[in-house]
Amino acid sequence: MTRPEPRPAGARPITIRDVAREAGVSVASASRALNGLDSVTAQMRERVLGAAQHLRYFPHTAARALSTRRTDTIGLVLPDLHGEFFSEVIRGADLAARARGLHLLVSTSHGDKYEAAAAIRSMRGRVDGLMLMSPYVDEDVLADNLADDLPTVLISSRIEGRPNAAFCVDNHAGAMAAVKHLTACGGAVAHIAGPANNFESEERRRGYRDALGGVEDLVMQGDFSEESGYRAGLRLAEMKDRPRAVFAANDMMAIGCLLALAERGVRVPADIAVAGFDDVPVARLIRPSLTTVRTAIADLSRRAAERLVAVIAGEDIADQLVETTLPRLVVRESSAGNSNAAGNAA
Amino acid sequence: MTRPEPRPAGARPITIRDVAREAGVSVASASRALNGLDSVTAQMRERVLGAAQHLRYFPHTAARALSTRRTDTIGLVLPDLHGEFFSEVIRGADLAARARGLHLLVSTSHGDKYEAAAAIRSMRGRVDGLMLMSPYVDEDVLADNLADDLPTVLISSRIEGRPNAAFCVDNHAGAMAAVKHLTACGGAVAHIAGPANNFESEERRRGYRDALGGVEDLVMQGDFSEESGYRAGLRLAEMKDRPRAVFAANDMMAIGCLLALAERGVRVPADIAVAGFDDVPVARLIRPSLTTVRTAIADLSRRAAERLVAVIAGEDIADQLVETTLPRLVVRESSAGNSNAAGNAA
DNA sequence: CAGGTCGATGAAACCGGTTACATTGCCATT
DNA sequence: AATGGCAATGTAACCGGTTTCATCGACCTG
Repeated sequence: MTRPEPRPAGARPITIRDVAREAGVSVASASRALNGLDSVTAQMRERVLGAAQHLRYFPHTAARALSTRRTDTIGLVLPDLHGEFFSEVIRGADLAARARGLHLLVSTSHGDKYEAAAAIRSMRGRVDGLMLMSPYVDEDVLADNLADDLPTVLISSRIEGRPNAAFCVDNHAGAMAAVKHLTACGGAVAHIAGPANNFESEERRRGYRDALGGVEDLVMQGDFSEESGYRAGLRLAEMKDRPRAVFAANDMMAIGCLLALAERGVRVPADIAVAGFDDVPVARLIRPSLTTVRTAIADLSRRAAERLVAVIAGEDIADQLVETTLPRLVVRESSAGNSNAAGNAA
Repeated sequence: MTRPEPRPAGARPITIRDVAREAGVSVASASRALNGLDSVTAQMRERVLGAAQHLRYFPHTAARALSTRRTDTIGLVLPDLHGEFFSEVIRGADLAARARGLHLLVSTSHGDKYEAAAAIRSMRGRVDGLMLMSPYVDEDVLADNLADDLPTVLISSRIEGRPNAAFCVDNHAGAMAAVKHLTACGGAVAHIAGPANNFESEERRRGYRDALGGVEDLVMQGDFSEESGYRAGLRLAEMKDRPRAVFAANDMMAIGCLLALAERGVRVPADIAVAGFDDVPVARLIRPSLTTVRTAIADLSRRAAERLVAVIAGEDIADQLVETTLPRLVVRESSAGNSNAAGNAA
């Protein structure tokens, strides 16, 4: 068989009707042959497949989606794409999707809940189901834009009044475990907080406060970026009455903080102990390696995707709507000496 | 206006005909009003939008895509999703897509060119154009599966005999610059190679060889994973006649190598200098910080996405088909002392 | 007031697949 | 030989939008 000629760009696209005509059969038969239904003869299948290959035919997914009401795609809406955290989220979702032959549509809301709403709106007809990570505390906009007939699973988010499945991390318990570990140094513990109006930020801060018996030693405002952690680190380095430890609401801020401290000659953990949250892959690579709270990010999104597939398939998951994971404290060099056992957060 | 009732799951989805009926107008008018065409009266628009909101109507993207032949989505097919490198690729593409109000569909071929072909095939009708990163040296399978009418831009790939735009990094020049820098140490330079049958691996290895005047001091086989770099590092640590430097074909292998060397008490750069390729974000965070070749990954994929948009728009780009970037050597602690100037790769 | 112009609206075709239902032809059964 | 059953195939409706074209009515003009 000779290789088919590439058609010139701009030519009318090849449709299944072209294939049917070329093979001398009806479009129905062509469709059946192409989809491998067993009610076609081997001869018919061969003719259709031959014609399809000869014409370089590729089915039009939108047309198929319209008539079958399936897209074989699941959507993932994230607040941002920057950094390892979201990379891990995507990887986990991809793993689960791929294992079931599904595609992954990634979309971001770039920290804006209205953009998140727009992203969600445009998912109808594009995906069979949606994974949504939306840490915005004020969730009304989202609830108003979630199509009722689009299966949805939430990750580290809460939208009240909707019966959606959700996968969460116990941010409060994780933060408490980290801060309690840091208090073993015997001094004040500062906190680099995440962005305001962010559900996870707030929970971690609450854990910090509760671990200190309800009082906050020192809170510096951050926004989950390495840069904001760096600024906090500079401030710490310059303080004369410096806290004995600092708990950052995520790893990237902790890392920024480490860089600032190193730059100013403040020793970690000798002068100040540092801990983060998430256990992104860099945490164990940086020096000193970072004590943090492991949330098994990729695993969380993988499980969320699997649950989503179940919801799409119509399985009844009423008895397992919300699944909360207890994260685990991982003690590394940045706080070594305080405790040599990496215990559970519980 | 009262908040609309959520419909029970499983109910028939709301279509534009429902909206038209509710508003008492034709579907044509409903469509025009919803899409903001200017040939409808303000009163008409108000009635239609009101009905849409009341019914919680969301347009079905596949249906729209079918009739308009546009999806407002661009596809990105990557060989893998693991690690910061691909995270950066995705981020750059997302940046450009979002700036134009486009969606991003991410798909992976998981290192298998047949899976890559399958991914490409299924893109027809799902996206308006495709960004393809396919480092597989044997590219026939891909060429056979690229729909002729789907605009495509290649990233760090080459598919001969197709008039596709392509964005590449001059891997050969970058590798040569790194290795020449390492030879300043005055000893043998080993190489941790990337996976076989990979275009970028081969080019970097060729650069390594040419920098040494055509002879390879020592080549260890890797596969771009941190783990394979770690194994190479262990081997190096145990050699009695150890090379003076090692050039890894990417950063993750270099980092694995650094970890193994540190574990075995081999000092970097005092005992052996190390360099990588890519300049992933971790490279500057790890200690010793990693000398590497900066490819501005996110920038590359951003520009590729912008070029793709131009191709989709039908712009003539015949005069700028292939764009090759000259990467820049970034000297950091892992090879400090050999040279204190970070020069261009040229 | 007749005739023409123009802007708003509606009816129906179309995008490219899938599939319910009708039809055909072949074979076994009586 | 007539009948029934069944498997293979074809016809046409349908999915949910957009868009062409026709229609309608208001307004302007001479």
